[in-house]
Amino acid sequence: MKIATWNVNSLTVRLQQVVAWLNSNPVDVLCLQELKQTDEMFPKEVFQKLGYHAWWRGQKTYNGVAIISRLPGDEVVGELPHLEDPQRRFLAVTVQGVRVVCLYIPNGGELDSDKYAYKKQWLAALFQWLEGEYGRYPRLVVTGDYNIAPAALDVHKPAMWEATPIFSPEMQESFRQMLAMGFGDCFRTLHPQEVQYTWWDYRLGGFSRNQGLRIDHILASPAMLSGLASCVIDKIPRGWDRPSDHAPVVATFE
DNA sequence: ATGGCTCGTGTAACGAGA
Repeated sequence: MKIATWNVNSLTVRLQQVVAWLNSNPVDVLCLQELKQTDEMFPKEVFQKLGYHAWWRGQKTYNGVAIISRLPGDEVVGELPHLEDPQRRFLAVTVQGVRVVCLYIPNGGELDSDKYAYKKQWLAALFQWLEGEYGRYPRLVVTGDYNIAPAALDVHKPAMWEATPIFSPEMQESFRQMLAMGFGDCFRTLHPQEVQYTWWDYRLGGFSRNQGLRIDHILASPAMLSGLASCVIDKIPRGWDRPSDHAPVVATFE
């Protein structure tokens, strides 16, 4: 099973790129973040024609997540329990016994902001929910835009980013907490030393200078990790015209 | 030293992103 995640920064703008990418990368499951469109706008017919089922949680202007899958799915959950959250950032679906989770973890603004407090509150609710899922679903894959760089290797300028909610020591610890739960970071597991990013700033020629961050992740439970055959960050769409600032990440499980 | 781009909204700038 091939599972991918991609923050598209507006599905309205990026739809043709998503279709083009799927045509050359026919993954089984694709998790999308930052749809930036209402539920009525979601192009379900486009994905149906490509042979995909789809589930989505949208809202006006910001956020929004979707999961599309070749095989049917069930046990759909569209919000985190115990968190009153008007922002659409969470979606989970079970496909062929694999529990797939699509996350758009809050950015966090500045360290002293309400947005950072919200990010921490959101993560606490996520961890609480994941503890339950972990026991319930041996085959569990948690994908998405984490807005957390796990280690210095994943950050172009670690000292600068340490002063932000993307790479603060506290957020590095949060990521380690997820690994301590038993999850493996698919990319880092297969490529312990490689410097590869999933996001590059639109400004400053971030992509051409390869100044970026690795903040989009696929985490897998031990039962899934034992079958992990590859994990690739696909930089090609980042070089297209009007690209998303994020690259897709693809994990293949045997 | 600052902001440098790309979104949506709505039709001008502005907030948000990371």
